[in-house]
Amino acid sequence: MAASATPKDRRLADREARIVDSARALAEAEGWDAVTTRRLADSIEYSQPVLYGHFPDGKSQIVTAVALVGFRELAAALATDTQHRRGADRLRALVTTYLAFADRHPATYEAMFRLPIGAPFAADNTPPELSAGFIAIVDALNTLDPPPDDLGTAAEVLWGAMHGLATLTRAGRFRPEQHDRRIDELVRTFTR
Amino acid sequence: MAASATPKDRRLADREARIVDSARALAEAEGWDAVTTRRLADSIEYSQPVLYGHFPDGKSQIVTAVALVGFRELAAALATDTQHRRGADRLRALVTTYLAFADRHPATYEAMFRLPIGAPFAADNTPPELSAGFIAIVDALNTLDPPPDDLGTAAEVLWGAMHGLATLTRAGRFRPEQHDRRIDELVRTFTR
DNA sequence: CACGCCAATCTAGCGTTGCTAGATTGGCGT
DNA sequence: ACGCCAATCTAGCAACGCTAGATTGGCGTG
Repeated sequence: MAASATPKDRRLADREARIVDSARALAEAEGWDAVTTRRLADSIEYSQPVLYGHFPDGKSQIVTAVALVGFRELAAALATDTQHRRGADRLRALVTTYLAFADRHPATYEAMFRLPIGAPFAADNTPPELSAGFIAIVDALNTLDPPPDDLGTAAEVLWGAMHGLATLTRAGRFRPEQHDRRIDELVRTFTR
Repeated sequence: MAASATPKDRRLADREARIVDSARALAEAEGWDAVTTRRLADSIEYSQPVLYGHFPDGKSQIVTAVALVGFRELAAALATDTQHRRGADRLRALVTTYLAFADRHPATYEAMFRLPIGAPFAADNTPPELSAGFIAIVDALNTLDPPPDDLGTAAEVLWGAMHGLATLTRAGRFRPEQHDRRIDELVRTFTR
């Protein structure tokens, strides 16, 4: 009675993915306020209650699903863009990729930090989607010479700094023309 | 026809302040979702349309008003807590006060960065409430030996780092017991 | 002192939201 | 060919932000 029913299960999984994809696309195109259960139901060509069959907790759970996809993508991007470098170079690549992700997928990034998941990055029970990104940061810091004394704490602070730059940039609180200079400054404070 | 009508104007100003205070108190007690125009109207003992007499743009404008009060308070706290120190000491006081403010007034802090005001911290047309806080950061960095080369950019990055720590802490993404260690790490990266 | 006007305020309601109970459909096993 | 059960839809609830139009109350004027 273990693995079974591939035909129907596949259809369900497909539809669930379409819900998440539609939510993300709609949010990126018009913002999260435009993502209503009615429009979402329309875009997958089902009625509203179908959404609740997949996500009993409703809209917030759909946002969380988008966030998890985002964490997966971000972790993958950080890993591939940093793996062949070391030291300050690697750190700069990390920061650049992180800020570029937040800039290119603002609604997804917003979902990732709308406080859906309550787990610390560096805890044992953290979902792998989150800890993978954290590990990319730790790994980058670990190629510095010398590496930080307290690697985990340094990684938390670096994540915080990147997150702060990302959100304040998005909120229009920074001078846009200084964007690269801020990356320089951040890399320098962590290497020097 | 200039300054006039103190009796009625005072009553209006008082009521406006009560609206803002109620909104802030309600948000701190139960979160911004609990701040509805109906509850707000109840708590000032008027009907909903009165709110729109004071704030034609409705709820978003009330949130903005709370945010401005918050920026004023934060700037004042940063100034008084740092003014008698220099160097790393001053930087630590700055960071500690900043994070304490965000921790003690989470809803107010949230309002301050819900993207209501579109102006950069370091622009000429920035409201004084915002630039005062930025100046406190610049002043603190300026007592370092040596001060950063690009003071404005360094201040932006430091604000970003503090903001990131504040929001990720609030979102439960950090290990709580490492809070002081993160402050140490942040101060060290900017002084060393 | 009575009147009438105007500003301040309230009542009532519109459209939209997230969410759900109960009716309805459709396909599969007997 | 029938009946059942799961999947899906229709229709509606309560709460939201916001506003048009009715209602009140206090002040200046005759």
